[in-house]
Amino acid sequence: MSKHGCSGADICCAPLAAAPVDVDQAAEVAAAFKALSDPVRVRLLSLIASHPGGEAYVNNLISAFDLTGPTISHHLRVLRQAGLIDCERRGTWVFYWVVPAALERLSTVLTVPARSPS
Amino acid sequence: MSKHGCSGADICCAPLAAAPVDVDQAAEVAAAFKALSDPVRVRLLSLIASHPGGEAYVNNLISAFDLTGPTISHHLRVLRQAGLIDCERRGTWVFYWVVPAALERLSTVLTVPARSPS
DNA sequence: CGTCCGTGTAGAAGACTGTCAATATAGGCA
DNA sequence: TGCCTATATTGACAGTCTTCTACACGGACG
Repeated sequence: MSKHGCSGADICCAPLAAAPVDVDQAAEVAAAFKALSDPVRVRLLSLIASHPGGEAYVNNLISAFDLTGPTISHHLRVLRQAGLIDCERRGTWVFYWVVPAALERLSTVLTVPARSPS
Repeated sequence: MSKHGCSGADICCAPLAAAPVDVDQAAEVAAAFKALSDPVRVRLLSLIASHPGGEAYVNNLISAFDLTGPTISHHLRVLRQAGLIDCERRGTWVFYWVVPAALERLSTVLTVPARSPS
């Protein structure tokens, strides 16, 4: 799920402010941030990440919103394709959890390095 | 330019993974990330941030892309309304620079706190 | 084996976004 | 004053995104 078509899964860790990013890096970073550009997905990620045990199952997530199941399913897929979360089926339920490394990569990208005093 | 209608300018610093964000916080965070969800804007931000002196003027930015002036102007406005950059006119040219605090807030939001070993 | 429940997929409507050409504004300079 | 350069605004078009309803899949359980 992280070697093939899943854009945004392996982002270079250099901060944006350190040096001009090239076109490919910019596309990857933008794709990852696009996954976080919707309030529902931000809340989903936060709900999953802060869930006791670090996992949440879908029905639990759906009931936190005033949206239909397919809509939540769509947003979960966007987050998963961006490499920010992953999931596993256990019997009837599907459990989701965050991929900490992906969040930390994005966090690093936004870091502002101490500016050299030119 | 950063107190009034500019949504996304003052984001709560708590990491998403620490506790479930409320609806308003999620909207603010998502709005900020939406500004970073386009490859052109990611490159613009990186170009401005890594420019010698921390400032860049528009013509310099336009010539880095295969896009028209109005398009770059549009993207700069999106970044500015998100509070990520700010600008000032000096004679004929307009200079842009990044707002480090805004980037650092977003970076903190993506931090994954050490999970309590429940 | 059949039914129910949880989850995902398909297709469509409406809103939003990125881009451009054309035009406007604002400042320097002759 | 009048022109030229630099930047922003407007309006339009094509593409994408969010959301829904309707339906399909897959496991549990009687």
